[in-house]
Amino acid sequence: MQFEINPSISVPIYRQIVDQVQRLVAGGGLRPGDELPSVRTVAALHAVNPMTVSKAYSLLEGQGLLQRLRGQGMVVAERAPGSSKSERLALLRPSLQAAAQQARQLEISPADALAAFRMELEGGNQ
Amino acid sequence: MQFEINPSISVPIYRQIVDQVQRLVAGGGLRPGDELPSVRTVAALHAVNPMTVSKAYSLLEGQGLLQRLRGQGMVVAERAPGSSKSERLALLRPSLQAAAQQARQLEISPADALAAFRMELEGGNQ
Amino acid sequence: MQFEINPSISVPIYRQIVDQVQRLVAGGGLRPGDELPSVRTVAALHAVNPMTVSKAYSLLEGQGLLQRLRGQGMVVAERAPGSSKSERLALLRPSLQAAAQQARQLEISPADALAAFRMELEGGNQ
Amino acid sequence: MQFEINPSISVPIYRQIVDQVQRLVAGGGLRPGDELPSVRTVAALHAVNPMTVSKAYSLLEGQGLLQRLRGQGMVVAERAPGSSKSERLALLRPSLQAAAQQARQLEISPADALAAFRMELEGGNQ
DNA sequence: GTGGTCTAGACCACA
DNA sequence: GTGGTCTAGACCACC
Repeated sequence: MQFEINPSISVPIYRQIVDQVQRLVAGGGLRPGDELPSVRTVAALHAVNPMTVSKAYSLLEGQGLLQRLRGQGMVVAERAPGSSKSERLALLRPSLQAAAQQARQLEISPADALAAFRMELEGGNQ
Repeated sequence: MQFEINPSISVPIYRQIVDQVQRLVAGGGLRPGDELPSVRTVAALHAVNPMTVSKAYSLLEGQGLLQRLRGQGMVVAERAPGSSKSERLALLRPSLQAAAQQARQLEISPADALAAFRMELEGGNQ
Repeated sequence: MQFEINPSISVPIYRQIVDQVQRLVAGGGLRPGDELPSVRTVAALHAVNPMTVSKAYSLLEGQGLLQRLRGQGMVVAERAPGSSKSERLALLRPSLQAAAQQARQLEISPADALAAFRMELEGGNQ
Repeated sequence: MQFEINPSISVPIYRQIVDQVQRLVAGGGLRPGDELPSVRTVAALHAVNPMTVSKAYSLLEGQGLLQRLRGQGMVVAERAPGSSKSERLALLRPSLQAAAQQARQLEISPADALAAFRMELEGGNQ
């Protein structure tokens, strides 16, 4: 398990972590019982403050997605959702709406926008 | 000319305005000499603080995209860019990359993601 | 509006704030639209770090009880619950259960425990 | 002798054990010479780490409430207190004060709060 | 080893 | 003026 953190974009780091865990749990990339990397590990790997990671984990615990195992770290909660295909598509929609709005304002044709999106989907770094 | 403003998302309102004007100018939806709606109009229509609109216009003026015509409001600057197709695609790319990353984490297949994007491109409110 | 914060007990300060707001909203002491004291005010009054107060407010915003009015502070959310009598009693029950368990273990008779509780209810500092 | 342990609440498990023994000794439920369940028994029964139980017992031994009898486990110390009625009420008071404060914030009348407390005192699991 | 809490102080963003 | 984010570093609690 590895997070993709980009400190240069405006989305707060803790939000990037929260969002990724939410999507990974919804998509099945993280399943109930799976352990998450420790706060200190993530902090060291990405050179961020442990508190920033801790804040993300606490928020996810508050949402019921993660559980704290006293003294041994965080795991994906047993009763964690794991969403249906339509629910997952609903989670993706806001991003697609924003991109579509931008394409229209930029006067980029649907065909060109779709072609560019296909490239990102196929060529993207996993 | 009408802005699409959504006060509930986290993107600051002034930024939503700035981004839209930039894209409309790049795409040709706004051409040199075109007038922009007055600060008061925008503020009243979207129930936002006039200072917020004014700040957005000032930023765009600072970038050289808008010009303040005394007593007449803001117009698109004469020397305003208007970008090539590849430049416009480059402006769209970050959004597509983000959406593609999210689709992968949600375990949504490229085909499904593309279909959903096509719907947004076609059905979206102009 | 004034919080009761006791830094000497083990309940974290931010939790004390969260709990109080939850109860005040449920009980009607805080109604939709009411403004909360600013982070800095609370921090100064109780000599705690602003971040501690901010953390509490953020959690409450995440729960939907508070709303952030950009640039002007936090208010009780319009769609905030405001609970029925039985819901409020349900919120009180855990404390009563804990107290009852302790009374039994201390071999304090129900009559004595009730008398002591009555004193606290009547004489308590508002 | 049986402990009531609730791993889901925030009170640390070892503290739940320590508190209960203290109250049982104060109340007379545990008398000098009484044996306590073995670390293994408690750990197995409540699915907690034996080290956690052991830590609680060690703390109580340090307080002089328990004594380690070689090969026989822990027993209540001979010189163990056993408190007067007013002392026991004093031990209960903090819980009652907290409950009373919560009732006020929840706008629950003293009569309703007392009635709910009476139910807990009578109906509670011994 | 794990996470939790708090501080002091800096800097940003918004109105 | 408002809240948000992050850091560095300390100390605690649990296993």
